[in-house]
Amino acid sequence: MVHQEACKSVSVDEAKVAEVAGKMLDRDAFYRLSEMFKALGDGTRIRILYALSAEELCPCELAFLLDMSMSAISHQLRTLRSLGFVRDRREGKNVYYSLYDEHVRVLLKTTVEHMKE
Amino acid sequence: MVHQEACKSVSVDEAKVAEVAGKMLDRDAFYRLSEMFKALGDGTRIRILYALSAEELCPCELAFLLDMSMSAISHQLRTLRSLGFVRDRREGKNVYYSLYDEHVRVLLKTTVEHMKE
DNA sequence: AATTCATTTGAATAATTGTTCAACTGTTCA
DNA sequence: TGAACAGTTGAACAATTATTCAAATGAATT
Repeated sequence: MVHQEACKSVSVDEAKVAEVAGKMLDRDAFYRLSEMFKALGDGTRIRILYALSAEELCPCELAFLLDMSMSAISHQLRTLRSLGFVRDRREGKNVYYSLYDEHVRVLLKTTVEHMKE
Repeated sequence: MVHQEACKSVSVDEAKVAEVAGKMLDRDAFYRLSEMFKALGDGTRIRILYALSAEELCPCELAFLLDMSMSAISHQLRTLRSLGFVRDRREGKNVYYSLYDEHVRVLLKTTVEHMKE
């Protein structure tokens, strides 16, 4: 409780704050939420996801499409896979990536629409 | 086009990639999208937004609620305000923050539900 | 006017992170 | 088996960023 003296209790409506405190999610839920958003909060990763929402693609094609090195793409795909946003499928020398499920597609679509307002 | 030699064209399905390229958003749209998600991709900011989705609060109350310094809270509120997520209202010595509009509330709620699956 | 308190701000620091580079793995094909 | 190619990985570097600290601002109260 290091910071609770940050201001005099006079200006803190303790009942109100207690009520809000009761509505907060647990630590782990907030952590996972922010991890999800963090994954979407990068220009490269969101372009990858957006591209994959249209079509299954390999790192090579993504590198071509986004005009980036395959290494950079591969690093980002690793992040996206570890968070359950994409899945991969090997076919000979190629590895094809696609969205893990419809949740991601819906989340993307919804937010794009929100952005346009 | 620095990277387009990243792999031999053999493995790039050019027709497919061209089709995906046609569906991509413009540079600015992706930038704004990732900025939005980036703002939500931080434990402190998402807890602030979640708290504000329940109740209007001042930095002092937020600092108390989240057990952080007022300065740290204030810096994050600045970020959230500049991105249009929150608005502020002065009342005497206090400044009360609330969500800018319903969009944010819906976005939060939707994602929390998605997370729970 | 001086004091008090809530808030903001800028600089500094520490931590996180995206990309590059070079090396390595795994698969195909000759 | 060896060469060629798609993809991955780890270390290093540069850039971004969250928090702290100290100082400044703005509004109320005395």
